[in-house]
Amino acid sequence: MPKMPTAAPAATDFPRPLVTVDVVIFTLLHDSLQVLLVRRPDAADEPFAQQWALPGGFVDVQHDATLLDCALRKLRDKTGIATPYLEQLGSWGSATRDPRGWSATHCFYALIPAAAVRLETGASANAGAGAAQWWDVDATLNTALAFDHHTLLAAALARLRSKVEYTSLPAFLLDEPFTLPALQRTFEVVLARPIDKSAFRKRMLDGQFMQEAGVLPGAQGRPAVAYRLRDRSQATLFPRPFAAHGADPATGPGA
Amino acid sequence: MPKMPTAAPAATDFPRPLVTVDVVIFTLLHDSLQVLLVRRPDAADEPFAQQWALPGGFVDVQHDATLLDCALRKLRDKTGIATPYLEQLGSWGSATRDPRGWSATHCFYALIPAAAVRLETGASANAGAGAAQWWDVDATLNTALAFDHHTLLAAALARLRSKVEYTSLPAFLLDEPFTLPALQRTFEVVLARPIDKSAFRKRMLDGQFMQEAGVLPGAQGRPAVAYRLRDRSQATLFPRPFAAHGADPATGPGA
DNA sequence: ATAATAGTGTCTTTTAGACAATATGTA
DNA sequence: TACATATTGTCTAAAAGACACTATTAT
Repeated sequence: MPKMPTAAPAATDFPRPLVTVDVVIFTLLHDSLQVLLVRRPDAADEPFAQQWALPGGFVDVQHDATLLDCALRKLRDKTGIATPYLEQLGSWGSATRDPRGWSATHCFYALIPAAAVRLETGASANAGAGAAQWWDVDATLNTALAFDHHTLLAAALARLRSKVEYTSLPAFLLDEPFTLPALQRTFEVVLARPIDKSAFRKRMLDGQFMQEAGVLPGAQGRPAVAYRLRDRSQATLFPRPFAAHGADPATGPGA
Repeated sequence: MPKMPTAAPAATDFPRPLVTVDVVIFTLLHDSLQVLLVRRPDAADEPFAQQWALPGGFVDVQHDATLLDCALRKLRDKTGIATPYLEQLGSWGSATRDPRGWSATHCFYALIPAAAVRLETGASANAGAGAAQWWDVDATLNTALAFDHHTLLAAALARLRSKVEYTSLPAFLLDEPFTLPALQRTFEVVLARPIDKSAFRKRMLDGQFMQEAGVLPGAQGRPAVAYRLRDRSQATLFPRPFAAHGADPATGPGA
């Protein structure tokens, strides 16, 4: 706790940083991993006006009971989704990341099925929000974003890719019901590498996180068995990673 | 970003939460995993006066360039250690965790060798700090701590235990140079279960994160080869976990 | 020599990966 | 039937676990 001589000002008198929450929202669209970005408002006193940014903003101490509630609210506002897979990524704070002053953001990431989304187009009354739009993740990594959002996005992607090596996370990107081949394609898109079919199926079925839900015909060929997730709130952990993994699963943010 | 009608108050006029950083500092002492706690100051306006708490406190926007710097400062103040293994655990924020108002803490955890520590005894001039003291982790989990620090400690311990399944993390708890049997005992203490000697040695040596540094005689029996870490800033990842792991490595805080 | 601890070798088990083979739908 | 895709089976490879065995020090 802060150093204070005997009759100092109360700790709560310290200058307070700005506190925000940002959410990296992933989905699978057109066989590619996409992230939701919003356009920053165009006002004179707004930093990074007109630039693309992650959905997020200040914690509302009147209405947000917790950081998680705040993240859920922002996600609901932009996508209409109330029960996403949502996980905290970490926090980033520094004197320089926001031109308005010392600022700390609490960053979450979410995985949602594209079909469930009703995009906030931005023409609404409670604006401040420009258009929300899906962006291809790899393309976005080569783009300048507002604030340090490029760093947040890169960290979220690293976390996702790392966890895909040993969890069932990509299942949350799919609409239900889905087939095993579709799930495999999702894994392959996220990992950006092919996976052996037989090994993949053994792994998923042994994981016991799905239950059968009829069959789904494809465009051609034999229809596939359809599945639903048993629990959309938590990923299943596999006993081993797919292969020698590279990045640290749990290490998050730096500054 | 926040909803605002055209001529609203600037975003920076929002009421700001309190922002703190807390650090869970682990070491190995007397063959047990220990955590550093400090006594809360005894002042009328201080919440949780006299109770034990994690080292931490408000971000100092004048002196802390980043959250990480803030965590390093607090760790240095309490232990004298400037270059620990330090990793962010996550953040917790809510309207109720601090009686003084809406508060968010950024929690880090550190692993340090006991011998390197020079404990801040609390009698110093820059007080506010009561005594700092090592506590057995398992005992502490059955104790009431200030704020939600019990939750933070439990999360840090869960993160540590989970990462021990597939990383070289426990090596950071040891003084250098250390022996392989000592490292194995450290793993066993953290995991609270025995590990097979042969498998353990293969794993560590294959990991290539140590270099030989002479031999160290034990109390009895054959002396053991001594090792130093090649890189004290980063843990090594093993290709597979020790066994079927239980807890989610990367999932952190909730609210 | 004996006790104690360090270090090695061998066998088994598990599961991923490669890849061939079979099954089932549609045109 | 031909084709495309789903699903299964068999073999191999890599690494962890179990556990017996050897090595090196002090007394």
